[in-house]
Amino acid sequence: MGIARLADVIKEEAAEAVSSFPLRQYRDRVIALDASIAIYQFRTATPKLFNRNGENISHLQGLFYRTLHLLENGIKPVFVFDGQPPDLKQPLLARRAEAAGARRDAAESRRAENLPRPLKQDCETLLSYLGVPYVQAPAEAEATCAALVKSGKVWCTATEDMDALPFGSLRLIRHLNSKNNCEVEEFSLPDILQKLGMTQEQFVDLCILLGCDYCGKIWQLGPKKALKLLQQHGTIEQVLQNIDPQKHPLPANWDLEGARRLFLQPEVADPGRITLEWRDPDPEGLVRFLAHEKHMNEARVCRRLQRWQEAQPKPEEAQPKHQAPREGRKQRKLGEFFPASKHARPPEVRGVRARPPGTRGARGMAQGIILC
DNA sequence: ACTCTGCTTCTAGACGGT
DNA sequence: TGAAGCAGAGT
DNA sequence: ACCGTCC
Repeated sequence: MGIARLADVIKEEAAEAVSSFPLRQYRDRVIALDASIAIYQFRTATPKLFNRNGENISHLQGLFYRTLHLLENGIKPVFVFDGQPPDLKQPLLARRAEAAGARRDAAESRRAENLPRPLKQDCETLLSYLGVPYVQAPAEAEATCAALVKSGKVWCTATEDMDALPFGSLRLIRHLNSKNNCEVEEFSLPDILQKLGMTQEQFVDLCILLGCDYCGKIWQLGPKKALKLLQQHGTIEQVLQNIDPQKHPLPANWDLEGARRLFLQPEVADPGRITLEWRDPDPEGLVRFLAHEKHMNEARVCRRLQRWQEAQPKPEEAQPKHQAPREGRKQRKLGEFFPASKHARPPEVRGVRARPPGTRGARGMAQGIILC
């Protein structure tokens, strides 16, 4: 859900902190993406795509297309997967689950938090074949994205919800879709703080008052009042002493300190122990996995891969490999991607998991690397 | 006038041919 | 699910 | 740019 109306507040009160750039502006930049949100978007996009076995493969198709689009634009993506949601988020998740369950069959109600294991593994396998790194966050993905940005390993976080800002992501971009010539909207956290005249701690307080995932809202305190009162008094505690508690009752079980701690000292993957590595997509592996194993339309997969290959900046040196992007061979080249054996398993490479600090995951073989 | 709430409503991704 | 637009009530 | 289709 993110922070209610935060984007509106920023655009109104700190418009200078928001700019918009063409995608090409981000060439050669490392961008962290919240994998769960992206996958959730693909899964809910209409219509759902089913393969011949009745499995929903919207997420694979979406991830495949969008990632290639990013790569074609010279962007170096890194996907961050959600871990365990914080306890303070449980009430929200429960409400969500209940609402979804009441509305429809509970089967489809699972939100991206805690993606079903096979779904996530499919995505990891796909990313490995695409040569794109991914990171397992211990808790909220946005928090680890922010930590990566702060560490300098990543340029910005790309996400549709604004949580990354209170988590401390110095830059956040939205609307990073696959449309041609899409304009990306960039929020600069330092500029936001400067224009609002706030510290990061005060900004976090603002986000809590606006309404976050971790605790309820104060009745009758909306964006305008919250901002004004905070700028005036500095902290939520001070604000509370200057408003009528009768007219602005606190929600039950309001854990202000807990929410603050989740934003200011979140549990994140240690950027220092993360190695990000990109390599060329593996067309054969992709065809084998997407088309043969997951039964995505083979011609489409091949066509898209071919488009990617033709968009590659040609190395001036003669490429000894099969290539020759000449005209007239387009249709014929499809055959190159077909592996010899139809039922070949994907190579036993998978990003290593990254949980306990003791586990070193960095197997040299991993295609899609990671670890912490 | 301003601001917050609650209600309604619509919409979601990407490709390819036209 | 959310985001956007409108009605209405409280300040 | 629009719109039907993707599986």
